[in-house]
Order: sequence, then C-alpha cells, then structure tokens
Amino acid sequence: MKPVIALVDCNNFYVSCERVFDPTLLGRPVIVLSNNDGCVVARSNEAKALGIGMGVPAFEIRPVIERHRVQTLSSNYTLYADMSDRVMETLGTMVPQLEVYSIDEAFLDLAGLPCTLTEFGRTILSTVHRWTGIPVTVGVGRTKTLAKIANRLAKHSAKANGVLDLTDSPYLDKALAETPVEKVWTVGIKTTIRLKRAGIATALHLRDADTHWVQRIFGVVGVRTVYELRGIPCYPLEHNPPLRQSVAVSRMFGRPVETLDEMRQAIASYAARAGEKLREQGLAAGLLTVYVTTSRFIEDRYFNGHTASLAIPTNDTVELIRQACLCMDRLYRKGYAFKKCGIVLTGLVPEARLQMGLFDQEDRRKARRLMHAVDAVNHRYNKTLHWAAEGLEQPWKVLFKRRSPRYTTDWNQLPAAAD
DNA sequence: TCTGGGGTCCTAGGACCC
DNA sequence: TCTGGGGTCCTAGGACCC
Repeated sequence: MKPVIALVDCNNFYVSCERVFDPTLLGRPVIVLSNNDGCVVARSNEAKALGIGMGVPAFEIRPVIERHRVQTLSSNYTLYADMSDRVMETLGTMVPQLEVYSIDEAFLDLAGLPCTLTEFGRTILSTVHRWTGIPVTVGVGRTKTLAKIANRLAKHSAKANGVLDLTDSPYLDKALAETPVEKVWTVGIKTTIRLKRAGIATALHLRDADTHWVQRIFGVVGVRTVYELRGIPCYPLEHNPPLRQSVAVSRMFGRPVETLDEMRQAIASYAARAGEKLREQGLAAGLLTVYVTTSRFIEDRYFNGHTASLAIPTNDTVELIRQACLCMDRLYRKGYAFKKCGIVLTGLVPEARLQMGLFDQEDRRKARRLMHAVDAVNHRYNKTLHWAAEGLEQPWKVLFKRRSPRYTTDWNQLPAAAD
C-alpha cells in the first residue's frame, strides 16, 4: 500500500486561539508578540496583508500598528498549549495514527482510507473547527515534504478552500513549479542562497536536480529532501516519539541585570522550571549547562556557558538550583549588563531506569517525595510555592503588557458567557 | 631514509524547524 | 529606550583505543 500522509496545520494558530475567546478580534488585523513583547510571532491574515513580517521587532512596526489599529497581544502560552491539546485529541479520534509535529501541526497516516482524500480532508477541517473553534488547513501527499507543499498551496488557493490532495495529482508538477525553493521543508536561508546561485529556484528544479551534486553540496539532508520531492519517503511517520534529548529554559530579562545576586535568582527560577519539566515527562538529567549573554546587538558582547556533570542523573530541583548557581558564579563578570541567561539539561534518562550510585550520600527517596508534594501543591493552587533562591521581587522578570486571560486553565479566568 | 590505520565516541558549531 | 524560546539533526575534528 502506497503511503499517504496528511499535514493538518492550524491557521495563524496563536491568533486563532485568541479569537476563540474574543470574537471582537475576528476580521481585524491581530498580532501576537513574543516574550517581553519583543517581536511578532503570529499574525492574522489581515495583519499579513499589511506587510507585517514574521519575527519583526515590535518597535519597528509601531507606526503601522497605530495607523491600522492592529490589535496587539502578548503571548499566552498556557492557553495555546491547552488549545493545541484539544486540536490533537480531536484529530486522534479521526485517524488511527498521527504524529504531533509541533504545537500547531500534526502528520496523519491516511493510507487505505475508504473515502476520497479530499472528502476526508473536509471532514477533518469541519470537525476540528466545530469541536475547538480553531480553523485548520489540510495538505495531502506521498511524503511529509509533499504534504507540507500541499498544505501551503491549500492556504493560498481560493479554489482549494483549505484542502489540497497532491497524491497522484496531474497538477503535482505545476504545484512544485509554483513553490519557491525556500518554501520547501529543510531548505533554509543559507541553502536557498546556494541553490539559487546554482539556478535552482523552485521545488520542481530541486526535485529534478542531480542527487550526487546535491549530496556533495548539501549532504544527506539535501538528498533526503530531493527523494521526498520525488515521492520517496525518507521521513516516516513517528508513531512512538523518541525520548526527548534536551530540556531548556531561558528568558530575556525585562531590564538589563548587572548584579550576581539577580543573575542567581534568575537562573534559580529557570532551573526550578526545568526541574518541573523533567518531572512532568518522567526524566532525569545527567548534564546541566548554564549560559549568560549581554545584548546580541552591542559591540562588546559577552557570551559564555559552562556545563556541570551531575554524578547521578537527577530531577531534584534543590540539586538543579545548587548546580546552576555554581555555574553562574563562574560565568558572571562584573561590569556587564546582561540581557539573558538560560539553562539546558541533557544526558536525559527515564527516571524509572535510574541507576543508584555506590557512594551516594543523598536520600533520594525523600527528595523525590518532596518534589512530588511541591508539584502537587503547585498544580492544585496555581504555582503558589516558590524556591527561596528565586527571589521575591524578581525585578528582572519579563513583562506581559497585554496578555489575555488563561481562559481554559484557571478557574478564576474562565470567560463569562453573558454579563 | 624519517613516525599506521581504522573505528568509535564526544563535542562544538552550524543549519534548520515551529 | 525597544530584537523570542524550545527543539532536532548533521558534520568535522579531536581524543582515544586497539
């Protein structure tokens, strides 16, 4: 049986989430900003039509925002994550196999479907919209790369109306010819420049390129993409997602930080969050990396990192904070205005398979019970418990000037049906 | 007059994704 | 004044081993 893969992609996902709970945003230009209200991470179609680009710093487009009354929101990741779960659960009821690829995308296995693919695509579109309020687009192809291309065209074409099937399609070559090479999955900015220099400007050109040449210039990733464009799958659907390789927490500061005290507070609070993430996923970390940086946009940039190896992999916040602060002590330099720091945990192993250390002095069972209790309280009472090392004031913290309520995950912030 | 060769593991950096 | 955050995979080069 030939493979059939659908890519279901939520339209302008963060904006769509906001619109579900605030219908006054419908039909108007809306953007969502990144942490610290720094740059644009989501745009409604109306905002895209105004020429607002993805990733653009907010301060650069202030005139456009004011002139066109663009509705500007801070990001509300708690809401988006919850809405994403609802969309993925809905899709899970419709197909036997799916791979959640990102917060707003999933690949579906549609091989051997009893009805036509376009028909089924329409059912997906209407069901997800009815159950969650989120509009989606469906692209179908023989490979993930082709499904991506179908999805992109489905979004742009009025005729497709949100669903496009390119499996055995007489229009496949035309679709590839209409796809600029930089829109092909895995082709980024660097590769685009080199491909265009070689006269390869569309997905069709790339499909018909010489694989030996592609191998030499772009390595195996390039070759896989060429095969995928030819309908030969190199990226199968992942049914059992492999174990996570790393867990990271980092934030820009709300204002520059110059003291070691505040840097330690910040890294302690990120370490605490990283510990929560580990425990949520049943993992423990063997390596802990801390890094610090001043602004990327100044001459005398200071960037440095340090990795500590943990004798026994752990997800104990007390230990993570202690190690993170030790790293911070080594990295901190007086006289710099730091803009950001972060923690990355690697060497991840399943908590259940932890080996005991022969000379281990810690009472790990006790620590585990403590973490479990803290997590339970924080889950029940909305993050009320904090670690002293995180500091009380946290003046370095980022600001969210226009964050919408946590409509779906906090009893106190539920939307009212009527006034 | 003259320094092997191949395999594996680890790490840092690059490129890309959403 | 103001420029996000969290991931993955690949590659090259060095260390190390036999």
